[in-house]
Amino acid sequence: MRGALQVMMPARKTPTIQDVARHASVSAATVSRVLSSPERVMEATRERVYAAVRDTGYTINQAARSLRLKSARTILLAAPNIGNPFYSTIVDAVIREAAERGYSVLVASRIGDDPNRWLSDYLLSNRADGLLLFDGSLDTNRLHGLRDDGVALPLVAAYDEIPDAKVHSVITDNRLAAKRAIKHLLELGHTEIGHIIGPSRNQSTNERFIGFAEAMQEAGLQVREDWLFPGTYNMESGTAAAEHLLASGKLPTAVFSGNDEMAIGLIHRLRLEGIDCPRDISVVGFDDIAVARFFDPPLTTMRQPREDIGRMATRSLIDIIEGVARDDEPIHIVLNSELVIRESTRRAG
Amino acid sequence: MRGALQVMMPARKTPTIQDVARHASVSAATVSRVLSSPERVMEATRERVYAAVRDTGYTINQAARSLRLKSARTILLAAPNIGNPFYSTIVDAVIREAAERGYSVLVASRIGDDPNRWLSDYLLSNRADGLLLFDGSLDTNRLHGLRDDGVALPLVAAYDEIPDAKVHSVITDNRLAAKRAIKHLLELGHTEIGHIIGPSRNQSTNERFIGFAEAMQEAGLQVREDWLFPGTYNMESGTAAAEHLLASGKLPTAVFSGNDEMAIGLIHRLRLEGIDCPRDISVVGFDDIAVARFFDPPLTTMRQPREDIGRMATRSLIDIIEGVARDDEPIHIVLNSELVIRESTRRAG
DNA sequence: AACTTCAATGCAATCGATTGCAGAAATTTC
DNA sequence: GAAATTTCTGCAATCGATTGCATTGAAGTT
Repeated sequence: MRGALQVMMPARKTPTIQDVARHASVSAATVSRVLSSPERVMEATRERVYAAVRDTGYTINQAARSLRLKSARTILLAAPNIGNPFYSTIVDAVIREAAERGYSVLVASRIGDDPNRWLSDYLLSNRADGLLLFDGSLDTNRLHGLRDDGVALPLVAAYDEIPDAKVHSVITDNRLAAKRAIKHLLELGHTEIGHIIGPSRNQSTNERFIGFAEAMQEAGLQVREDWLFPGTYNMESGTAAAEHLLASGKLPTAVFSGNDEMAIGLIHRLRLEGIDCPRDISVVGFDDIAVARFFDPPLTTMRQPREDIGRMATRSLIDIIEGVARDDEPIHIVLNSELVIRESTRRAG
Repeated sequence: MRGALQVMMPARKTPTIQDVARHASVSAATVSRVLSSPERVMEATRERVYAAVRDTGYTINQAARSLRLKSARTILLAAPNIGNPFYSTIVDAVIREAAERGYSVLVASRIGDDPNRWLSDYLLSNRADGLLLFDGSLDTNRLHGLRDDGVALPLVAAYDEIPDAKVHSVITDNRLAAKRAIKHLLELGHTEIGHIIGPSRNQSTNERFIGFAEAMQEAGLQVREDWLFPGTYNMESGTAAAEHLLASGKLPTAVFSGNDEMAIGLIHRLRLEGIDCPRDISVVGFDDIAVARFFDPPLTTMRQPREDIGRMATRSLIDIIEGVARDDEPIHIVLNSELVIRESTRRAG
């Protein structure tokens, strides 16, 4: 009768399933059953257990549950930079979608200069059941390592395509979208077109660049080297691009920017030199972030369905984790981008 | 000799500490010791264990560890809307700081219309060791409930002050900052000043409003009812504010906006009517988000030290969790905001 | 040589929830 | 009314890591 000795606990601790069981005069097994499959327990018992749960203020110990079930009901989201508004919208969508399926979200931003460190930190340690990867710059071989270990970690690459057909992915048609953006400029009569490129280790960046180059080639136009600028997807690199363009001696009449932020930085910086967008130069952005519509001039841009990317990637990942989708039949979802014409582009000349 | 029977495992599973132990011909206890306090184990043994860890590809099972240690080395971050660039910068800082101390970050965005639901979902379930609250609109009584249960959940309220001196907090001087913003407008000769208010359930919003009202009163100025507009901290509500102001018959000569996003929406919408900022109206924002500097006109705004907020709040929380800081001596850190004068404000008249 | 001391390691209990198996109770069947 | 089902509940093992206590053996002491 150890119970009798414990009547006076000094400090109340978090109640366990045993406490609830004692309270309801049943076994822990029954409490567990009431909580997971109520129909398997007699009504009277069930009610007693519910009451005991309420009385004790019991909440399940997830660590114990995860250990037993070998599942944390948690997904890990890895993105290069959560601070970027583009990603943060996606993160928001992921969290909401995951919550609906009863999953929590661990978020990892890139840390230090060893981008693969956290993989071993988090993933293999049963903290997360799957990985949502929004960062195409990661070493994909390492990712494969994870899978070849005999441990097939559910993984969905989103937004930034991993150059590997065996990896599940939810992406947008970057190349096509870039071509559409250039086509829009061509239709406006522009022939002198520059391009601000994103960080080159991202596959999406490369795709946009290829789309740009292909569209130019198909139109029989020359791509001028010094109208190309490697940026980093933030506004500061937009201003750097402007300075680069200014230094090239002759400005293009239109610029296709790898994302909206660089477009904003570019327009801002050029205006300081009296060069107005769209009067003197047309600019097409990419993403359609929240400010795009409110900027002056409102940005013409390729809208990315960010909410959808987040939602679908999360849904796919959870489907894989739960075995609804088969892991050996790769999911490849390609979402469409949409050209949103506003006022940062206008007819040439 | 069960080992012999298991020579041919069909599917390799994640190795456990037992596997490593077998590999190194030591006990699991020794492996555990090598991993947590290497100096307590003889060098030769230690090396054998390290080798076995490498060979097996062992990674710790966090669920088991958490269960045993009653600590998840994880903090829960709750914010009203991660999608908002203001919060996302903070989140980024939190994640980095937490990572440095060896903690993971679970992120919860507000879900559905029961803002307190996830508290019970996450917090009491041993998923997280502490809560970082970036949302002043939460029912603080409920939070107290958590603490009165005998379970003192480490909690730090950040950015948005919880009106309770007993709760640890890291905030900025919202009221003072608002006064400083108004003072700036007064110095420029403005007397007809409007204010776009944030969501009223946030304490920071109220503080800014009080600062505004006090500054006006001290200057002997009237606060015109129809120059006050309740916004929601997004750009759309900035345009709504503009329409409200337009409908009031007479425009103020200056507006103090509760945050930068509403300021941007406001300026954008007014410009559509031919009302230019700063020519016809001055606008002061709040936060100094990334675009503020690149917007046209570059926004005069009260800069919030967002990185610092995130870092310090995280640091404080972990200190409390680890017992470095005492939970019964509330931490109250107040960070300064800084007036950044750009071009959205100019002399009246 | 016998005894103490101490470092290195192993044993076994523990954390809390889940679940296959089996016993007990209730219900149905003949 | 006894036997056969079916339903409900409990027992006890299990998941993997940690740690107090016990054991071993080597070094040091007299």
